[in-house]
Amino acid sequence: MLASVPGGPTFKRLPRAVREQQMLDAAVRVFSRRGFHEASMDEIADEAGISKPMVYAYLGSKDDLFRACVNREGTRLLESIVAVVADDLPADEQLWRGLRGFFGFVGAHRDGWTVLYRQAKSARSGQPYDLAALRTRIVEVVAGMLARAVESQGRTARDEDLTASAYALVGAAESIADWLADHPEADPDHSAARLMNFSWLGARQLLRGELWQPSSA
Amino acid sequence: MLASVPGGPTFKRLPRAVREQQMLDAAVRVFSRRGFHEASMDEIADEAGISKPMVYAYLGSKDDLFRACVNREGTRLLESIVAVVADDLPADEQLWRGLRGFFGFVGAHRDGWTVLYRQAKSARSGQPYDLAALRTRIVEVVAGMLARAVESQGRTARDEDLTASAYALVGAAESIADWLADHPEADPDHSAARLMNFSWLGARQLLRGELWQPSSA
DNA sequence: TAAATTACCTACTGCGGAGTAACCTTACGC
DNA sequence: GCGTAAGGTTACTCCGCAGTAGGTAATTTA
Repeated sequence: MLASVPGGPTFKRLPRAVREQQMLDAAVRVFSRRGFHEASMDEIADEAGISKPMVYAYLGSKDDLFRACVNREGTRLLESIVAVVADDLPADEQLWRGLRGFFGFVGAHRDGWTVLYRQAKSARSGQPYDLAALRTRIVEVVAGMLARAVESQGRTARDEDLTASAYALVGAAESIADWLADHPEADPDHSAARLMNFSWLGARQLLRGELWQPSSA
Repeated sequence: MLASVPGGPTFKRLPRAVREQQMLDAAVRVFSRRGFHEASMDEIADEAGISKPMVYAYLGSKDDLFRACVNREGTRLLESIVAVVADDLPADEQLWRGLRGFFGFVGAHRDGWTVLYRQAKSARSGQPYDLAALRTRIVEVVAGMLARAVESQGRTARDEDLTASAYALVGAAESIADWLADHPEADPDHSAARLMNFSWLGARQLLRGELWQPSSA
């Protein structure tokens, strides 16, 4: 019946694999603009152009669905970074590439980024691929990068200090990415360059052993 | 009846102003550990040692209550920063004091911070004192700080670049604060110093007009 | 000390939305 | 060309939880 409506888009029966991706696409969009709890399964089903029971049949409960979204987008994000960071490059080049990869992903998948970042704490913790874990992994990657940079300068740094710097860097990147997500006209590479300037110059100073000292303490 | 139970804490009738603060304290704790939607009014009332209708009588709907929490904690946070940043200080000192104030707040009001930061996007936007606005205000304060710093060096910078740097800085601070919120043993001042090192050295380089250049582009 | 006010409770209602039962229909293997 | 699995739907149930109706007991005020 539906398929016979002349003007409208002909909704054909599609294989599961295709529908699943459409549902995930729809879910990411809806979660992105509503947040986990405000999003209703009806709206997601509607956005996907399918009825609700199909979503349950293919992707399971709402939690499952959300996790599937996070999983897919998180994997893509990590992939965008890891794919471009080659281990044998100098630290600044690694950082630069990592940032470009990161902002590139955000620019190209704003909804996915929004789900990962803004709806981060909605899902129960402890689940496979929860967001804290993803974030921690990224922080670790960055911390490792910094560690190698320090080492290549023949210096040493305490682990906590490296971790803290990594947190700062990741946080700064997230913050700019968040801004980027709301500014479609902005150029991701430009954002990457700005952050690179801000962070790398500071990091380089630290690598040289410089420290800022409070003048009043 | 309740008041006559011998062993337990005697729940007396308390004036509205006192109860309201207790309710807000309880709400902040519950919102902090559950998030907006997972938190139930029953649990909040319970945590406050009072019955649900009292919460409605004093603080209004769940949205109202959440907003009241954000309002109180947000005001406190902004106050912690603004109170210590004197306009006539040199930029690095201002930044240092601002960071100390900020991390001091986070260390002392972890629950409040968690509500402000992690549950940021739960409430509907457009409300008075929504969190985006608070954040924007802080970013503006920081951007202004940077602008004065640049000016004092006899240099100029484009507005967007300053704003971007401010975003990066605020994001970095938030990220570290987030870590701090989960590590009660950590010293807030220590975190402030670490971030100061990381960011100020970089900012100083930028102020001098240095730039990082990609070697491969 | 009676009246009015304030503090506080138990016990409900109503609804939005997650999840399901039961039932069609198109495709394709044989 | 027919049986059956896969794709799809409508129309429910059921429950958690926001919000309330309608009351009682302690305090203050006159």
